[in-house]
Amino acid sequence: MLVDAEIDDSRLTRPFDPVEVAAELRGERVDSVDRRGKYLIVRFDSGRALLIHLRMTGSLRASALVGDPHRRALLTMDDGTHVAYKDVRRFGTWLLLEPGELDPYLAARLGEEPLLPTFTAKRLGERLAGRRAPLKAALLDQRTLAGLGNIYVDEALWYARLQPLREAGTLSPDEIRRLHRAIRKALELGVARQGSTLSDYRLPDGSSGSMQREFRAYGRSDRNGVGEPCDRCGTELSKTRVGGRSTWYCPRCQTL
DNA sequence: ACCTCGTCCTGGTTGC
DNA sequence: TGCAACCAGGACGAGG
Repeated sequence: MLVDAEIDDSRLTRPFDPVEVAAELRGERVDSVDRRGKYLIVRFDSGRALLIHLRMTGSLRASALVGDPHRRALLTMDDGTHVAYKDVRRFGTWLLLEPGELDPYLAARLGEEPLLPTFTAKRLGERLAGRRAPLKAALLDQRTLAGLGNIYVDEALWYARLQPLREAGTLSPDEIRRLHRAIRKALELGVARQGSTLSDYRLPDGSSGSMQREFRAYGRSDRNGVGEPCDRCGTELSKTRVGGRSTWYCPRCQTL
């Protein structure tokens, strides 16, 4: 059971008052902890749910993080253990939902889970059909698929050998199959490596993920914009901007 | 209905 | 050396 909740960030629970949200959390008993897309879901016995989004620099810690200037919230359980929320850039959000609100909230924002068996190449093709946006922009849209961000889109497109600016609705059946496998591969590797620690992301015990050591495309250029060689063909990787986001790809083996 | 772009936020790095 | 400008990006709302 949650015996105390303290929220010190005026942004975290916006537009709701953090003091009031903290008061609502006291006494709630945790039923389950789950994930949907990039959202963490804490379900309570009462039927309410706390929806946590870490954005870029948020992390949940199994510690009180005493003295940490970037601690934004602290939960205390009835066995005396703590869960702290740390977020340097304050982009993360906590939203307390009443019974019945969770499913419609997520359904309006998220497409299907790419790691579930129900996500097939055929389903991916249906989601991209008719879309004229750049492939990367379509994949960053959480309603297309849930959970791909800038890193994993670049990685998936590299594995699939597809150019980020490719028009999303023009993929051939073979290209759809390649992309389907590539998305799974990129995400599974990220999970196995426990995420990418580029600066602030940490596991609950404070340790770092190691996915950043597996990058094939994302971030692989120096500060002068000179790309590292592609692991497949040796060509210098290119850096550009797509959908307002930094984008790395191989100009030779990722084709339009 | 689809798509693009600006906004939020902080710390590290770059450039003058 | 100091300081301003820039960069990183997930979700959302405005506008085309």
